[in-house]
Amino acid sequence: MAWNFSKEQSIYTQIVEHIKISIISGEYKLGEKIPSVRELAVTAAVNPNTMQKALQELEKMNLVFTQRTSGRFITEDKAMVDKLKEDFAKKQIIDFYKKMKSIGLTKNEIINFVEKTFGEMN
Amino acid sequence: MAWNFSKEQSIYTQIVEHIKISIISGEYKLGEKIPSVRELAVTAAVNPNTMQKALQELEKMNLVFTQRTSGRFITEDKAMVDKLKEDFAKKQIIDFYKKMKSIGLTKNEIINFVEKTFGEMN
DNA sequence: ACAACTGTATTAGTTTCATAATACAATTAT
DNA sequence: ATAATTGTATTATGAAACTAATACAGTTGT
Repeated sequence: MAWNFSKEQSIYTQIVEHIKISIISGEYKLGEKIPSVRELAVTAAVNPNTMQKALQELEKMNLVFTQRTSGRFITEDKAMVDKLKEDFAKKQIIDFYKKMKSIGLTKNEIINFVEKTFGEMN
Repeated sequence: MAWNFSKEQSIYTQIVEHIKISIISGEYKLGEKIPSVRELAVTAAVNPNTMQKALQELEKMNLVFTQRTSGRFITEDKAMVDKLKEDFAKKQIIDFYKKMKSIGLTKNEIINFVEKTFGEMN
């Protein structure tokens, strides 16, 4: 995986998003133990404190949980992850649609654009 | 127009985006004079310096130009704005597609999802 | 028992963003 | 002429994000 951070957003926010996607996509399995704060910090090439902040954020969302001195684990709540995936997908579509509308495109124009562009994709 | 800033990004970046969209959508017409820094700052409820920074950013992109003490104007280059619109739309589709793929959806799943969700939209 | 590894906490320094309060030069409006 | 309006520049202050360097308590592995 590539930890490519843009400067548009704070790094810890991008880390949260990155890990969230790893969970949704199934790259991280339910209940799986994730690497330690220090290890993840090295992988992502950020400060341990920054990684720590991201992980605590994910914890607030109940996407990961901690066993004090044994490590961190992905949630075991499958229904929750499924819902997260559904919500994520829906949000992407809605955001996409809104942005296309914001530059003055009609629904039909958007659909045409999508059909044309999707053809060239894998 | 609503200047709704999220805390996810820096304000001046969001202002740049906001005005850029206003240009692309035609809300701001080619060659049109835009309000002064101070005026825009009041409208957006930000500091004049922040607005200034955003406008200078737009100037670097050649989307607006300055006449020293007379004010700022939208570019008169129609081809450029047209291209900007095309690029913007394409970017939205590509970004959307990438994100949907990132959570493990196949092309067909994405298409189905789009068809289903687009039906409920205006 | 002891070394290595967990998450967590603390203190400090830097950078970026945003605000605030002015000031200046040049044009426009009256 | 002069008052108001342009963009621009400067200096200061505060908050947030990030990095850095440690330290500590508890568990796990040997």
